[in-house]
Amino acid sequence: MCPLHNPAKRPLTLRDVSEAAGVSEMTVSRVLRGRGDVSGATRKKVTEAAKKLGYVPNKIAGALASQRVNLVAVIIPSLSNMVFPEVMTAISKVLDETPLQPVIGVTNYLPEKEESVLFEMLSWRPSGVIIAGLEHTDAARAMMRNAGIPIVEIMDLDGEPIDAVVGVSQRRAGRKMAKAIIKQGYKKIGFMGTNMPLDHRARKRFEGFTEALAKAGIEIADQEFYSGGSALVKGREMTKAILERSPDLDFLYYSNDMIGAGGLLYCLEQGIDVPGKLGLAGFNGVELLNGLPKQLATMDAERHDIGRIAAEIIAARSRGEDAAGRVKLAPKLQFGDTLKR
Amino acid sequence: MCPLHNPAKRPLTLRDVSEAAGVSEMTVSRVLRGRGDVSGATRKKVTEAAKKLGYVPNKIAGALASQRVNLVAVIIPSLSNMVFPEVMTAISKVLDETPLQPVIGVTNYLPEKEESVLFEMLSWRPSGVIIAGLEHTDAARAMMRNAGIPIVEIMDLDGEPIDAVVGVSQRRAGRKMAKAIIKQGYKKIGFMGTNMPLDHRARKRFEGFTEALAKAGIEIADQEFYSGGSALVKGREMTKAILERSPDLDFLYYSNDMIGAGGLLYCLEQGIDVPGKLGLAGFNGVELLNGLPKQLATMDAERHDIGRIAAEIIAARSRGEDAAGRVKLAPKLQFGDTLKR
DNA sequence: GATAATTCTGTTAGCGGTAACATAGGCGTA
DNA sequence: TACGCCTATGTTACCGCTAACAGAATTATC
Repeated sequence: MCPLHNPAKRPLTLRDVSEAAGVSEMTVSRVLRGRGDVSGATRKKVTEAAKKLGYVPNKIAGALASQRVNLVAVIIPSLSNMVFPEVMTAISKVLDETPLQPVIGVTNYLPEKEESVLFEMLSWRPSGVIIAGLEHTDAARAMMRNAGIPIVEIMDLDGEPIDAVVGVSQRRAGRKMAKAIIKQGYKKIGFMGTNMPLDHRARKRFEGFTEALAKAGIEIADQEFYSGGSALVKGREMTKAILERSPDLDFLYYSNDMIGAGGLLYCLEQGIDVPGKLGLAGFNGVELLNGLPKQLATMDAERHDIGRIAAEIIAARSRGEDAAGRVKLAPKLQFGDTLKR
Repeated sequence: MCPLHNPAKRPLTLRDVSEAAGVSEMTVSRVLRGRGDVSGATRKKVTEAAKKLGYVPNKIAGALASQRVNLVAVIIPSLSNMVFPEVMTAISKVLDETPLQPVIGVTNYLPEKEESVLFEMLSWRPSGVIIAGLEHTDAARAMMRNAGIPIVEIMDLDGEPIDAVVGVSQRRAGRKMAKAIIKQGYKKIGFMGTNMPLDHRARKRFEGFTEALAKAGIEIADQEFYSGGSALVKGREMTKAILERSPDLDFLYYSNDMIGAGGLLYCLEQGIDVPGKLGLAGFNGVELLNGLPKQLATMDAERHDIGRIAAEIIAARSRGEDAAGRVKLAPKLQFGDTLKR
C-alpha cells in the first residue's frame, strides 16, 4: 500500500517514526543512516515504520546537526552550449559513486550573476565547488578562498587558480590550431566568433591564435562576430558575409563547432572545394559534428576528462585525501575532412 | 580589500558579525534579510561588518528555523536532449523574478533513479517540484502526494496528474502529424525512433501516430530503432538502412529532430527529391534545424511555454495564490521544406 | 507633563536532526 | 558470584538561525 496521508498535514519527523517503532529518535536516526550497531530486530521495526509512514528525512536538520552537506556546487556559464551538459554528465557519473551530489548553477556569462549564484550556493555550505573559468570578481574569489572547502576551477588553465584547476590552456589551443593551419600552407585567414567579451576562454583562444599567426608574419585577413540566435544559422550567415566581402580567403577559423558546422553546410551548398580551396576549423569536438556530410576539423577540449577529474578531486578531498592541484590536459587536434594534411 | 581570513578557520556565524557590529544577532539577521525595521545607522554598521568579515549566511540554519526553503526541484530525464536545457532556461527566467531557485536533478530515464533523485530532493524540503512526465513509481507518487508542496508534471498530458500538469498531449501530437502526412497523399510510411521503452513521451507519440494511420487504413511500412550514440549519425545510418531495405517508402517520420536532421542530410546528399519523392518530419522544433539546408518539418512541443507556465504555477502557489491545475498546450505543426503542402 | 503610540533592539525558545557520552543488559571468565 | 567487557539503546546538549514576544527609547497626543 501507499503510505497513509498524515491527517494533521504536519510534516513527519524522526519522533513520529520513533513512536511508531517504539524506540528512541536516536535509534531511528542510526537505522536510517546505517550507522552504529543496531540489532536486526530493531532495525526491521524501524525500517518498516518509516516505510509505512512514508517518512522522508529532513536533510536540513541533519546537515545542521552534523555539519556535513553532501552537495557539490557546479557553476557553469550556460546550458545551451552542449559542452557544459557534457561536463555535467561526466561529473555526475563520478559523484554517483560517492555520497556527493552535484547542484548546478548557471551564470549566463555574467560576472555579477556568477557572484550571486556562488553566494547563494555557498550559503548552503556545500562540500566543494566546481566552477568554470579562472576569471571571477574579487568578491567571488574571496568567498571561495574563505569557504574552507575544495574549489576546482575547470576548462581553462591560463591564470591564477584559487585552489585546484583542471583544464586545457585555451591560449595554447589557439596557437596550436594556428600552427597547424599555417603548416598546411593556408595564408588568408578569416575568423568568426561570438561577440561575448565575457567568454574569456573564447577570447584567449583567439589571442593565442593571432599570436601564433603573427609569429609567422600573418594577420587575420577578415573577421565576423555574432551574438544570440541559433549558432548554426549564424555560422551560415557570417560565412556568407565574410566570403562575399573577402572572396580571396583560403581558411576560416570558427570559435566554436556549431557556427563552424553552419559555415561548412553553407560552403558545401555553394560547391566550394573544401579543404582544397578553403579550409575550415572549429573548436570543441562536439558529438554533433560526426553526422555532418564532411567532418569539420576541430580541437577536442577534453571536456569529458575535465569533468571526471574535477569530480574526482572533490571526492578525494572530501574523503580527507590529498589530490592534485593542477591538472593540465592537452587539447587534441582533429583534422577531419576540412583541413588539408 | 578582500575580507580577512579568519585565523581559527572556524566558519563565521551571525554571532561574529553581531560582535563586530556591536548589536544583537537578531538585528544582524534582520538587516541581512531586509526584514523588520532597523535604523539606518545600525543597518550601515551591520552591512559593513558583514562585508568586512566576508560573512556568508548559513541557509541551512535559516531554513530550519524559518521552515522555509526557497528551492524548486526540477527533475528531468536528461541534459543531452536539448529540449530539457531549453525548458530549464524558461524555468530559470521566471524564477529569477522570485526568491525561488531551481535545483536540477537528472534521472537518465530510469524510474528507480527518478525515485531516488526525488527522495534526495524532497529531503531538502523544497517549495515545489517540477517533474517531467506522468509516469512514476508508486513510491514516487506517494512521496509527492505526501510532500505537501505544489507538484507540476510537465511535457505530457496523457495520464493522471498528481497535482498540476502543463504540457501537450503526446498522443495527439502523433495523431496530428499522421493526419497531416496522410492529407498530403503520402502512403508508404517509415518510422525511426529511440529504442527506449522508458521514454514514455516518444512511445505515446508513436502510438498516436500509428493509431491515426490505422484509421486511414495505413500501416507503418518499415521501422528502425536506435539507442545511444550521436543522434545525428544515427539518423543518417538508420535512414540509409531503411531506404535500402524499403526503397519504395515515400515518407519518413522521426521521433526527434536530431535524427531527422541526420536523415535529411543523408537524403540531400543522395540527391533524393525532398519532399516530392520522399517527405520527412521530426518532432520538437529545436533551434538547430533553422541552420540546415532545408527546414525539416516538425512539431513544436511548446517547451518554452511549458517551462514558463510550470514555474509560474509554483511561484503563484508558493505566494499562497491559487493557480491553474491543468494547462493544455497545442503542439504546432511546422511544414518546413520537407512536407508537401 | 503624563500617557499612548511608534519606532527600534534584545531575549527566549525552538526548528529536526546528530555527536558524544551515559547506561542497561548479556556474556564469559576466574 | 562478582568482575569486567562488549553490544544495544537512551540522554543531553548543541548546530546557526529565526518567530514571537518583550522591553527600551523616542516621538506624538491631549
